[in-house]
Amino acid sequence: MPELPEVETIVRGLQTPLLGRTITAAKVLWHNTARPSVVEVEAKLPQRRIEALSRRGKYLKFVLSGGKMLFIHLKMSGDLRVLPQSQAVHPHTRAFFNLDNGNRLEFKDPRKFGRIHLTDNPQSVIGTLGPEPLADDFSVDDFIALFERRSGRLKPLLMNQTFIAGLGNIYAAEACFWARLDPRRPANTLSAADLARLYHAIRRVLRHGIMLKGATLDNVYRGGEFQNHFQVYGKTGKPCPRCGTPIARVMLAGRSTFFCPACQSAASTASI
DNA sequence: CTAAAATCCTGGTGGC
DNA sequence: TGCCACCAGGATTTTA
Repeated sequence: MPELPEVETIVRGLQTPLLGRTITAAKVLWHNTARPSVVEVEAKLPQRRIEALSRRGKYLKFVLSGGKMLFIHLKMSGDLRVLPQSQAVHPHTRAFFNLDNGNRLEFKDPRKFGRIHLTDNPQSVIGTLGPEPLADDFSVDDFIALFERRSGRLKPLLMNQTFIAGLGNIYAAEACFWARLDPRRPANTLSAADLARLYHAIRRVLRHGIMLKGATLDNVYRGGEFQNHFQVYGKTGKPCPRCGTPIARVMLAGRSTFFCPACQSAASTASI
């Protein structure tokens, strides 16, 4: 469940230990973790220097010497840590890269959904992603324009990475709560005022998540403290923090969706 | 076009 | 206590 704030937190934490380091050896321990292939990654990574590290959507992006880029997607349960090479490799480690200072970058991923992509064409990995919701130049008008000629329900659309990048099940639900929007609403029924509220809610909840270094969940993902600030996610039956109505849970596009059936309704927002 | 289902996976949980 | 069926979760691919 690393979403944008969790990935951003990891990227920030890795800057100091990784920037300028050279990879001396690469090992992939699970066949499906590496793209285009285990052999390619193990052969082409060594001797490259990490020149830049950033985030795009939920991907980590490593710019390497020699014109290659490495993208890592943590999916459900992935995590990255820098440890001394003297430490034993953890059983859930799916890949690791030794560094020229005696440390090791370890990619742990119990559920094996995560992927690492080595490429010289970034567009092949991140070319279809929608806009960055926190970009300085991403305006409320840009956001409203995304909804032109889009159908489908609101929350699944927000989680569609080609629509907008970085939102997952948690932050999409929390943003709908703050914007007082029913996550089941057909996207083409939202007014400009609804969308403006949603734009600000998305940016606020993502920034809040980053400030708290993301969320920790289920022993599956090691994050910060944002899980203590959820308003609706995982709160089925608990009183809505705004109006006291029990929080409801429905399935939308196969995902648990939490919301307040009273104050996140078209009727309740008509008068805002 | 949209949308739902299948796929990839394992650790944790609930039922018995 | 142990066994097992079940499920969550993101993104892609397949099917309807």
